[in-house]
Amino acid sequence: MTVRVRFAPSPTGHLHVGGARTALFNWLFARKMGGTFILRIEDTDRERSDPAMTKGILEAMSWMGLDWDEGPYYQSERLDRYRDLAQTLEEGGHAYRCFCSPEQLASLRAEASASGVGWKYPRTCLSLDKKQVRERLDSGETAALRFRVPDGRVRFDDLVFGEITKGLDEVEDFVLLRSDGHPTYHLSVVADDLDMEITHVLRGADHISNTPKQILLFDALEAPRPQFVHVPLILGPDRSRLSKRHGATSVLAYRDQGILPEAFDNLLALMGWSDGTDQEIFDTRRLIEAFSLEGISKADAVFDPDKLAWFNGQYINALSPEALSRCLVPVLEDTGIWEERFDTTDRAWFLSLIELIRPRFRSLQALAREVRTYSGVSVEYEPAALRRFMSDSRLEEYLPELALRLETVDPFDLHGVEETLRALAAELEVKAGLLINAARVSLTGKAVAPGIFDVMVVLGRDKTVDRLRRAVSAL
RNA sequence: GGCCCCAUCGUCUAGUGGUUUAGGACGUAGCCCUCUCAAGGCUAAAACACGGGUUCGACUCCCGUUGGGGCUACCA
Repeated sequence: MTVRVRFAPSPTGHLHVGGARTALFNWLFARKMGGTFILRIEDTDRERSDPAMTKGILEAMSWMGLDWDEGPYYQSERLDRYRDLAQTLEEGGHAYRCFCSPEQLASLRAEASASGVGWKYPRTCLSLDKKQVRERLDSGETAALRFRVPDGRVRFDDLVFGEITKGLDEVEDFVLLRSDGHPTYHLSVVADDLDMEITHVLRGADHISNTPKQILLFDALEAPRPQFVHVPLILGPDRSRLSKRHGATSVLAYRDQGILPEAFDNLLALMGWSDGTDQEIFDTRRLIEAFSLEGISKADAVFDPDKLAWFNGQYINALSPEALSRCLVPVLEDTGIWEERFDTTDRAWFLSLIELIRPRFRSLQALAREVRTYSGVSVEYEPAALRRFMSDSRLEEYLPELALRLETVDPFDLHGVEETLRALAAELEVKAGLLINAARVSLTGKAVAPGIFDVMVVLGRDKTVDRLRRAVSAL
């Protein structure tokens, strides 16, 4: 039997890290097993669904590299199918009409909870006979369709959580079809999982409590149950459900912060899953190889932005310069740095620049900003850097002298520039550090930068000399 | 409140009765490297929630307590 899994977000919000992790696990499992990954949009709630959200979800998944084999299917296009199934259930005696108004039920529920009593639908309409139902329907009254929950106990074996049981006396006769004829979640999910021949329902653990209801539906329909695989939830730093107040939770927000999809996927995969080894870095290929349902844990996990940043730094440094530059160029274009500030389009130069600065940065944005330092025509001096390394008045003579000597160094390479600077320092009887640090501020405007000789070589002779001379006027 | 589920360093986790003075990673601190800052290397502090059992022996099994999460809608 080939594996068929699905990711079924509802377009009522952005794809957040929890949903993304569920999508990733589904995708990994499908790819690992040579199965099929299906994308389904659960948009039966017309009021809250938004096509713009669907667009964002698809965009986020594509960014993460999660390609789907079928879909996206839209539940809003399958309404007739759900109604057919509802009818089947009703005819089979598994469902009945309910004329109680939502308002009425809500107030009853409120009363019950105020007095601290548990509440479930009291089956008011179950006692209605066929004739009464017919009459009220014919007179134009609207009714919801409720599932008639049988007695007993439901049990199922979750592939992560093991055996889970639930007494049916705790489950109320839930609504299948709203009074406007629209299906609810439980009906549409079961119908789709059935029709799409889903073999493994892999979803968030928040659905464990829903599973008994859905199993009841599968059973009533005399359909085979899929395997259930519930994955623990991702929590915010305060261990509560991830929400807006925890900062960025949307996948696209991480993309926009300069996170690489590989790093994002890597972190997500390690939340609630482990291959049992000490390995931390898994590129997508390795992830597929190593992934297994057995490695999924039961405990909820707190999302750690610091570790994401670390992973991102790892990938920024591990990517080939070409691959990294492909990621970086769009960022440079977005921020306008590419067009406005580049006075060279020399590819080899760009790659060597990236190579030089990348160990220092953990996001594409930060890397892009740093590119500006080397590509621009002018230098922006940081006051703190000036104060720290440029306060020595002798620099007024030393810097032009250094520039003069560098003008004639041949070849202008790592060895050449270093020799020149150190020789000058020796002649002047000053520490090389004085010239080195002053040169750093002169060339980059900053107190923090890569090794100064590397910087000189990357900048090239003309820019180096020019910036050294200009710096004197900034003293 | 009721029901369901979970519980190892601050965080992500390894660990499936003895191999454990509980391992790795992030973060934190220190050291090395060094022209600054990173990166890298080394080191340190840091956890089995608690109480009962079971057992020759429990982080590992069982029960309870506590804590946390989920569900409890004509949302999904």
